[in-house]
Amino acid sequence: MSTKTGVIHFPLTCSMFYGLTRADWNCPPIPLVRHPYGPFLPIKCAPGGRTCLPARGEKHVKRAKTMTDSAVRVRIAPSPTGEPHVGTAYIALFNYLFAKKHGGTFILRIEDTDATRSTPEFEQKVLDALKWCGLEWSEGPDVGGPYGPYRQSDRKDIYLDYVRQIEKNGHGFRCFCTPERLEKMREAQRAAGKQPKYDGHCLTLSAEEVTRRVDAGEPHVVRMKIPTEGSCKFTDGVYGDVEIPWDSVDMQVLLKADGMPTYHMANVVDDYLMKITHVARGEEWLASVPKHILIYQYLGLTPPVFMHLSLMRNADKSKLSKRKNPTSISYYSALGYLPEALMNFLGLFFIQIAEGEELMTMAELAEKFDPDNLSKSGAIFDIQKLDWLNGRWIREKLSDDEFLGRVLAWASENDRLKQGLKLSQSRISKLGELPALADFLLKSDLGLEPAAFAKIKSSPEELVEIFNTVQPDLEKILEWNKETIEAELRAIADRMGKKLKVVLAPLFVAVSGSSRSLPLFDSMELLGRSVVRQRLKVAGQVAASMAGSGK
RNA sequence: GCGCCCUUCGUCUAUCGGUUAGGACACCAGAUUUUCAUUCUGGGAAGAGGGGUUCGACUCCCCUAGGGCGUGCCA
Repeated sequence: MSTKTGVIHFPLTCSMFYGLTRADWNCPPIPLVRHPYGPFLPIKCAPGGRTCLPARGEKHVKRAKTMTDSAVRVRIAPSPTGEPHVGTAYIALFNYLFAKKHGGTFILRIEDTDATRSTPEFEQKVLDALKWCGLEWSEGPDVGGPYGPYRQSDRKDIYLDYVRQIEKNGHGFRCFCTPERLEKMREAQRAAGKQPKYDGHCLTLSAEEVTRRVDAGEPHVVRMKIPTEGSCKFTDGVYGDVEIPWDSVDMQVLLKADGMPTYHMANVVDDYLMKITHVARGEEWLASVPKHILIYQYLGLTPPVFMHLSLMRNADKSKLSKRKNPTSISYYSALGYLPEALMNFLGLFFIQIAEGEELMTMAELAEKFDPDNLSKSGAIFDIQKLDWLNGRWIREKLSDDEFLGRVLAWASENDRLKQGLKLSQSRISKLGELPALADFLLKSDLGLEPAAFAKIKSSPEELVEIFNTVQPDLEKILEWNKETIEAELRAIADRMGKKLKVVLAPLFVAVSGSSRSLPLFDSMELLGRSVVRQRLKVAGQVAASMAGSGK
């Protein structure tokens, strides 16, 4: 399959199933990768090396030959379990640009198979946030489309047939193990220095026993079988040839006890039914590819082309997280970043610019977009560069009138101007007092200093304790409004054995920058959880510095 | 622990084996500007370490180190 030039020709046949017994394996081997995205085909390997990106100067020729533009279908598949994340926008943007570049279709699918964490509130926010970004999808839960429904909880019944098919062919099995047993098992494995993995406890259950226990209504899941030897080889559009030993792949649950499929199952079925041609997602999924390929195999289907994008990082190089960085899209819109600038900034990760203009519109991004020349190392989310781009967008791309319009729209976002004025009305004698009273609702940075806490009686140590307790507890609030915030804060004060006033006073300062301002709970609701999170974090740092300096 | 992956200025990156290692953000200095910001000019700043291959290595190979992700009835 290779020639003297070291070029590998697809399709690669799947030679990784020799670990399966005959009974386990009754699907004929099929090509692993059907139509890798044009530029990746053929793939040139460095002699003896693992790098498999196309050689420079060669890609354009190959692309012209292998393009299948009109058929390209890509998707963003967010799960509505929290505040819309910039990482979601990052992956969505890639898919959006990819579709634009190839004249393909960009679709949105809601992955809400985690019934305990998904909420309609978050789903709406995800949709709103992606729209704010300017990423329009042509099929989705809100606009419909030929392959609907586009919400996995609405597709629950569809998956069952596919799970049954896997079971019927002997590639899946029922597992009655309790979460407690699994936890103990993993505990023991970790203690023994082994990789935590399902031990096959239910793999050998007799058909009679399975039937009996199922009939008795015993809760159970369906797991997939995994080959015991060999490795899964596949070609990733970004990483090139990757080989992962089956030994390191767990017998993944496909169907949960509540009847919902897991991500792995639903993802494969939906990508197939929705005719997805290219799956571009975060690098964190790379290790799951063998499971997905296996599911495709078990179902007799051909996998799409996988492209795993490097993750955006915190300053310490770990995966971008809200604990270390503001990650909510709503945080950036609340602070007055323009969606154009955010997209411009994120788009720069997909376009390697040697020299030249970095200020780009979405159309320019799509034009310069270069999916076959991506960086594999995760880039740190550099807010200073974002600020620079945002500044340039404000002063170079907006006319006076457009600027005015943007400012008004921004100030009124989420009704905060109107609500803020309502709260202010009873507290002023002159309109001119408004800015000082309500400025914190619009400010991006309070510039909080130790002096702001001067009037508060608590010691710096106590402030630190309060902030450290309040921050994680506020994260637990499912629906963010003044009632739930109040209830949570009262509970916290109770638990800490402090008067409510003692807990609230420093929060006032943290959130508004002053001890005289608008009602706290209303303000926190208006500001939104992502802005409040950041302000509490800053306040906690200020308090810690006070405690540290012995003030 | 195991599996996979990554590694050029503080940050994002360019370099198809031969360059004074280029650009951008940030930073510093100067100029313009009533102030500030903008703008302009200039400056400091990098190939993780060790072995190979080669006339020649940031570039190809190996090892080490450091880092990331994964290892869920989360996605």
